[in-house]
Amino acid sequence: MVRGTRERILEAALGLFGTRGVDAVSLDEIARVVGVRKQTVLYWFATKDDLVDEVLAVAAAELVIVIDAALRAAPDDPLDRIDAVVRAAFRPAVRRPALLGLIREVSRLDGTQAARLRERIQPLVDRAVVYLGAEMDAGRLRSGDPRLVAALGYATLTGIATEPEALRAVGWQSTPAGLRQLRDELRAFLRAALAPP
Amino acid sequence: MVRGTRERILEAALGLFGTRGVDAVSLDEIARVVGVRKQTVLYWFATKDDLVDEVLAVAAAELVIVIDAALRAAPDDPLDRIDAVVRAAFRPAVRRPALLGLIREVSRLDGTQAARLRERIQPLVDRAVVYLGAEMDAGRLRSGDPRLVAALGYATLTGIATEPEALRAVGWQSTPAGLRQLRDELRAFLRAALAPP
DNA sequence: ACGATCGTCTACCAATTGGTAGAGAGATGC
DNA sequence: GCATCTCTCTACCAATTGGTAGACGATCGT
Repeated sequence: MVRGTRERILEAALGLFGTRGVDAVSLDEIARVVGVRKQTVLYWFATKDDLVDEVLAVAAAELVIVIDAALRAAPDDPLDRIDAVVRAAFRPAVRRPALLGLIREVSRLDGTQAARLRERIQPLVDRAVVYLGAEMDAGRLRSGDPRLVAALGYATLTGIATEPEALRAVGWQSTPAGLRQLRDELRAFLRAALAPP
Repeated sequence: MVRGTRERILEAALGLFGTRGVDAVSLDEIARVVGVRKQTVLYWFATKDDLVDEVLAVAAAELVIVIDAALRAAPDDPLDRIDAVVRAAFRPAVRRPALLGLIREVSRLDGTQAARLRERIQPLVDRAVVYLGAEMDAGRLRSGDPRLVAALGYATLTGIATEPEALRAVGWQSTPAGLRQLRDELRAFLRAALAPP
């Protein structure tokens, strides 16, 4: 066995949950993708809820790692730093659209799971809000309520990355060139939205 | 009977589909909300797919009407016109979050339903793209690919309106004052993103 | 060599899913 | 008065859902 069954289940579940929604994906389907019986899934994760929890933990951890790494390597100017986060979040969002899709799925999860995920991402969010506030005060970002501006930036990024249908509606194609263009347009959009007047 | 059963089913289905997803909502649950048996639902809509189709049609029609009306009454400056669309889309988005949620649900629907909905909204999208392109050429909007800019504006609006969890994460509260503030912050955000440099 | 543990399996189960068949109540038309 | 039509209902159904019980072979420590 190249990789443990457990890891393969987590990966398959992340992909399915993220693209089609937790409720719409059955344990049987996950098992089929992994190439195993449903009871094997239930051996590794006692209930579906447990599996959902762990998948959320994996996704959150991956996001935190990617963004943290991008920030550590980024320059000082706030617009450049935001740029770095966009680039960092955009790559996995495209390679694994399920990742951001799953995070977005939280809005329809039951309260306790949503709370647990929020708890995991909270430090990232808090840091971003404090940072935005400080840079606004320093006049290096357009001023506004840093909390809402953070939420709006997040909405733009995840919205565009998780809604292929919206992009199809405007005739966009998912080619390498199209992706680059989309990423650059997104960066220009956020830059303009956040730059001081 | 104040309103026909059929209309009540459509309304209940719109609410449930939009907030929890099509696959996660059963006919039994819709029937329970309406106060009727599942078979009554199946009397008015032969299959669940038929119901989904009609709910999508209703949602799309409502959106088109609201936005059209806002545009007809809006001034000439493109930033003001975009402002008007935001205000128009924001009110129903808040009063009935399911509306935009349902539109967003399209990304996980099967291809034919997604295509049908896209077809219904296409004229709106095409008009928006042409308009953005013209205003960019006239130097009244920041220039870029009008198709992608349209998609990004849409992503920001629907993303922020359909993800209460993201707003909770930054400590936002859904009070009348909070809503007003969110709307104004969204308008400022989009204005900055679209204004010419 | 042998018992214990691990990982996957087959065989079930009750509840729920979308959907069919058809009965019966009420209004309507003639 | 009676047949017809409209609407909602009860009674089912097969398939699928998440989950339990336990058999079976492989691997392991001793």
